[in-house]
This record gives sequence, C-alpha cells and structure tokens, in this order.
Amino acid sequence: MTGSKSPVQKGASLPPLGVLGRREREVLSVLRRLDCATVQQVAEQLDTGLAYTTVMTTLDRLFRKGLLARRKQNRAFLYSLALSARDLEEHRAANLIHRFFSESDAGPEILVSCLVDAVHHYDTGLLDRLESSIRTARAHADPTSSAGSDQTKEGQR
Amino acid sequence: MTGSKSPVQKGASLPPLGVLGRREREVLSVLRRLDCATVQQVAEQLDTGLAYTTVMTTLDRLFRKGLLARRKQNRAFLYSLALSARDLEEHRAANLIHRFFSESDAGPEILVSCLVDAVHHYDTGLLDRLESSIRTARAHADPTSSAGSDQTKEGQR
DNA sequence: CCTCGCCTACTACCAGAGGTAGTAGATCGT
DNA sequence: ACGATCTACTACCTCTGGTAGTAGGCGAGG
Repeated sequence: MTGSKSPVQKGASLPPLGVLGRREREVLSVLRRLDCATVQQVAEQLDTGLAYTTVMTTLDRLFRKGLLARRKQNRAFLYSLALSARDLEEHRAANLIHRFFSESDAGPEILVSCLVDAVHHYDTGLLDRLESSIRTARAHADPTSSAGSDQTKEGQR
Repeated sequence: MTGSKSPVQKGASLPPLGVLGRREREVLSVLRRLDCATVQQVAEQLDTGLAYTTVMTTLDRLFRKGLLARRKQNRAFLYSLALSARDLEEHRAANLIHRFFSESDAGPEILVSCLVDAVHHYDTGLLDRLESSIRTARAHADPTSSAGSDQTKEGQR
C-alpha cells in the first residue's frame, strides 16, 4: 500500500486527459524544471499568490490522473513527473490525433491535409521538421525500405 | 437585424471551440448529410428519442458558436452548415495544432515528432498521405521551389 | 374570430472538470 | 505536550454540454 488513492497504474494507458487546465500545465512545467519538488517548492516557484492548498490540490489531481508520481519524504510528498516530457507530449499528441480523426465524418485525406495546413499556418518552418519526422518514423517502422528519401538527412532529435 | 442572438460574424475567426460535445457532433453530422434541415428533421434523423427542445437547444448552441447558419422558413428555422466540411476540419485542426504547440514547454522538434508518431500509431498508412500533403502545401506556399524539398529553408522561430 | 398545434426563446437542472481555498487531523521536532 | 507543517477531505464557483419544461408567437382550420 504505498500509494494512497487511485493513481493510474504505471504502464496502463492513462485516462483520456481531455485537456489539462492552465494551472495544471503550469505546475507540470515547474515540475519539469525542478524534476522533483514538494508542494512548498512548487508553490513558491509559480509565484502566484495561490494558497498552499490550491497548489496541493492541483498536484494531487495530476497525481490521480497518473501524470505525476510522488513519494514521501518525511512528512511531505515529493512530486515528480510520472512521464518524461517526451512521453507526455506523445500522450497528448496521441489523444489529440485520435480525437481529430475519430470525431469526424471527413475522410483521412481531408483530415491529414487540414492538419498539414494547420501546421503550416502555425509556423511555416515546421513543415520541414514534419517531413523529416515522417522519414524517421518510416525508417523506424520499416528499416528495410530505407525511405524513398531523395536525401540522407536522417538527422534530428 | 436578421439574426437574433449573437452569432459569430461570418468571416470572423470563430471562437476557440475547445471541443464539441457528442450530440453537437452528431447534429453536425446530420446537417452534413441533409445539407439543410429544420429542428424536426434533425430530430428524426438522429433517431435517439431526444426531446424536440433538446435538439433545438443543441442546434441553437451550434448556431451561436458560428458553426451553423439558419434562415426562417415560415415558422421554422432551416439550419445549415455555416462552414464547409473542409473549413470545419481546418478549423478543428488549427485549434488542435495551436493548443498542442502552445500548451507545452517542449521544443518544436519534439512536438512535431510526437505528432508524427501519433499519426503513425493511429494509422500507419496515414504517413504517406501526410507526406504528400506536405508536398502539396509546400507547392502552394512556394510554387517556385517545386518539391525538391532538400534546400536549407530553415524558417523562423 | 377563436382555438389548436407547431415552433422558437427563455430558463432550468444536472454532471464533470478545473480553479481556489478552508478545516480537520496526522505527525514531527523541541 | 505544544506548535508548526503537511495531507486529506470537503466545499464552492464557473463553464460547458446534455436534457428538457414552459411560455409565447403565429398560422391554419373550425
């Protein structure tokens, strides 16, 4: 009985996680910088004048959602990220993509196209990164057909 | 004063539209098939036993969000999509991408990579479409440099 | 003309999520 | 034992979406 409430089982697929709230994201961000922190420390890092209990509640909620891990250190809990930044983003992305594709009547071509447009509008330069990511992903998935890539720019990351 | 409440101005950038609810999506879907329909018709199309007023409320909310247009036909309103399916998906995508990139500390490379992974996991075949969409987008944006793609076009940010 | 039925507008109630915070009780150091 | 500190529980508010009742407008038929 190490844990107290019902944190998501490690390894299990986290709950849907629609979208995190502003505070939750801030807290996550602090934890990302501090790596490990008590409620105290988190509270002072985000120097909003939030009540100690408010920060605690937020941390607790994130913990219950499986996004944070905690261990006791004397009286206090030491919170830390349950997922690496990378994993977290992967999870967010998976969620978003799933929603995007499943909550629609439109066909995949349309959706993919809209997605690319959106990325393009958001930041033109991202298209290149997007493209190399695709090559990388393809390479990982099927190393044999070493990408029809006209270039050997297997870089990044 | 043709409209009654405060429908979003046509052409204006629609409200954030976090995510639509299940019913809202269903209604949208019906409208997409019917092109144009009264509350009645929508209600019978989604043959859930929903109360007339429930359907009406949902249509009204979508109207206020700027996703539907309406015009009077005798007593009843005729609802229709304010956006083409394409535009709607574009809007959803823009929203999604914006959230994804702005609500995070991670760098663009990571995020893009996660996005691609997510798409890949969702449906492996989508990667190809994604790639061609990128080429298309690039071609649109910069017709001169036809899909050569290698060039050092390290953009902003 | 007046009533009936259909349609809209308004209002309400519920649940879930997130932001915020107070209170009670456990616990540790002195 | 006392006081400081920390957690757990609870509560309240707001917003959004699902669901629906009620009042009032208005056209059609008796």
